[in-house]
Amino acid sequence: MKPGYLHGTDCRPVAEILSRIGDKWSVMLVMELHDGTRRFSELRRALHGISRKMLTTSLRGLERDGFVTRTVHPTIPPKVEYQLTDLGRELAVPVRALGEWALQNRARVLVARERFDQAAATHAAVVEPDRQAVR
Amino acid sequence: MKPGYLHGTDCRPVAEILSRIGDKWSVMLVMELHDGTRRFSELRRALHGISRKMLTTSLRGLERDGFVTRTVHPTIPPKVEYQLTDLGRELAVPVRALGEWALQNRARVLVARERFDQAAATHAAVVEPDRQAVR
DNA sequence: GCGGCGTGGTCTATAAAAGAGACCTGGGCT
DNA sequence: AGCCCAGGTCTCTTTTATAGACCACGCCGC
Repeated sequence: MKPGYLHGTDCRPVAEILSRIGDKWSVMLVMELHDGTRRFSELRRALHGISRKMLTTSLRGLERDGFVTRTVHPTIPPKVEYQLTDLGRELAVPVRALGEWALQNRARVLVARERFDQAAATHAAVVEPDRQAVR
Repeated sequence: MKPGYLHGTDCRPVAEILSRIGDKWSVMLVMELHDGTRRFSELRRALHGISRKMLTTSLRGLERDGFVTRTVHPTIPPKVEYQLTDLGRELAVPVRALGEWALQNRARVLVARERFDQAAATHAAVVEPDRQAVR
């Protein structure tokens, strides 16, 4: 076996962490919170397309893993503020790099997808169905 | 609304890309392929814990999005090689940063989780069940 | 000759996660 | 009184992730 980066180590422990910090909502929440403290409704407006359920779940996960603090102010209406922790600010470095990369390169990815999908469609039309398995 | 990073833009387009590049198996595959061309079985051995199904699916997704090339050598036994593309090498920069961060900080995350879970358990034991909703 | 092993997958069934949005309490405003 | 806001919870549905059996075929050891 070639000595590679992971080199045969059990990946599941680190995979578990990656599931959290690579999650799309987590990436966007960390990016938004990097700009300062935010309330629940502010985050909801910032992340167009996220449901209340997913916002709560994602924030809860980030809080659980130590990236975010949640501060409830005993006011009416209720005021809850979310903020990055020290660990969260450290995480923000690679997370923002990833998010920025996604924003800046989205078009190139979509072009590649289209090419791939067209090639696959062309290939499907040419090859007998029972031979398609041999890609 | 506070002017934040995302500032009310529809997040779903970039979320879609983030789903791909933030996916735990994608992160680990890109990290491994950054060290050089690999065969399917080599990747399988490098990523302990991944099933054949997930390896195929993840590689296919990375190929589709233009991060990876797949080269079939007409040999027996079959030899298929995977390699990062230019786009893939560019992506490797933030992806490796994220993966490295996960490896180096996993312990801190786990500690935070334990603390949170203990605090939650303690809180649950103290509060009347019907009041737990008010966190 | 036969069985086991390797290659690189596909496929089916199951489990888990992601997600939508109705609903909740209570106060402020019209 | 009705509508809006805050910050969620909850139930149900959809989607994704996952395990591992199975495939063809050649090589190798017995």
